[in-house]
Amino acid sequence: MEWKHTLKENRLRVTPARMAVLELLEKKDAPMDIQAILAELSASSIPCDQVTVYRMMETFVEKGMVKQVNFEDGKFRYEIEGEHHHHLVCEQCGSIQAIHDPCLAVSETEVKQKYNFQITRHHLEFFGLCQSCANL
Amino acid sequence: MEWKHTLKENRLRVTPARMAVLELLEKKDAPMDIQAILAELSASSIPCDQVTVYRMMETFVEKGMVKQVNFEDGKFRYEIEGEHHHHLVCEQCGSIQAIHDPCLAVSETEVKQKYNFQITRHHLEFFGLCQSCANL
DNA sequence: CTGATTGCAAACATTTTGCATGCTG
DNA sequence: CAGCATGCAAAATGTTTGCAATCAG
Repeated sequence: MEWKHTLKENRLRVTPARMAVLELLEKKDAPMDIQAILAELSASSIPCDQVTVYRMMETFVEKGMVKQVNFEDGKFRYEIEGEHHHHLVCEQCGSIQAIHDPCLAVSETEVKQKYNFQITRHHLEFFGLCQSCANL
Repeated sequence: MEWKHTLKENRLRVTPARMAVLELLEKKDAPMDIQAILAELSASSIPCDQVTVYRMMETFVEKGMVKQVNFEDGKFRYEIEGEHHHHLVCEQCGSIQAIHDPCLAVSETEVKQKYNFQITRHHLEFFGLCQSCANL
């Protein structure tokens, strides 16, 4: 009902596929790619075409409901737009964890003054080994 | 001759295309995508197939001579591997500028302790408006 | 001369577009 | 019932692979 409301607020129609995808993304705390979303939908017996998922993502990103993120493997992932955060990407197993702490102090003012560049946003990802892979 | 030496060090053969691409990437201070590299080669009348450029990039990245970078537009760019730095990406004109200052203090130790994640590297990109676009 | 490098064709993966059908409001 | 949303087919884009011809060492 949370999402039903959000969809209506954005003048979008409430469909089973849309509800399912939004709930899916919300449950997972890591960005999902199109294939992963499709697999989950299929597992839940919710019929939905690949193209529809692409179109949903486009719509949701436009409306600011979902954020498109981009790691190093040539495809996009999507996550619910929320509080700004960063990611820990395991180079071994590919698992992705969100970290919600600042953990960094980006001096946007300094960049602005030094390079005359007006920053609107930034991306920061950490690559390395997750706990399980480090212990192998 | 700098590059000739580097290629030999890495047991790679010195070919016109390889020399041209390395000099090209060195001259530009921003990462280039495959099409841009091809265009420059073509402009310099150096015959080279697209596939060859992809393969060169793969080889150079493996050898640590070149770094693959990934912004938000679904394709890879390549730059000479050097001192760690970050990028300013203009959302208006797409221009990319490298910034070589730290400008950020990432607490890798804190992340390691808090999330049990062993960081090997990170990516940081700033998106916004470059000087020219901000003045339009 | 030997094997690394290249070119061409074709395959692949991801994402986008066109159009007719169907469902939401 | 009007128009948004979906499915299917097909195209566009970026990247990879197979194989034979070529060039560097």
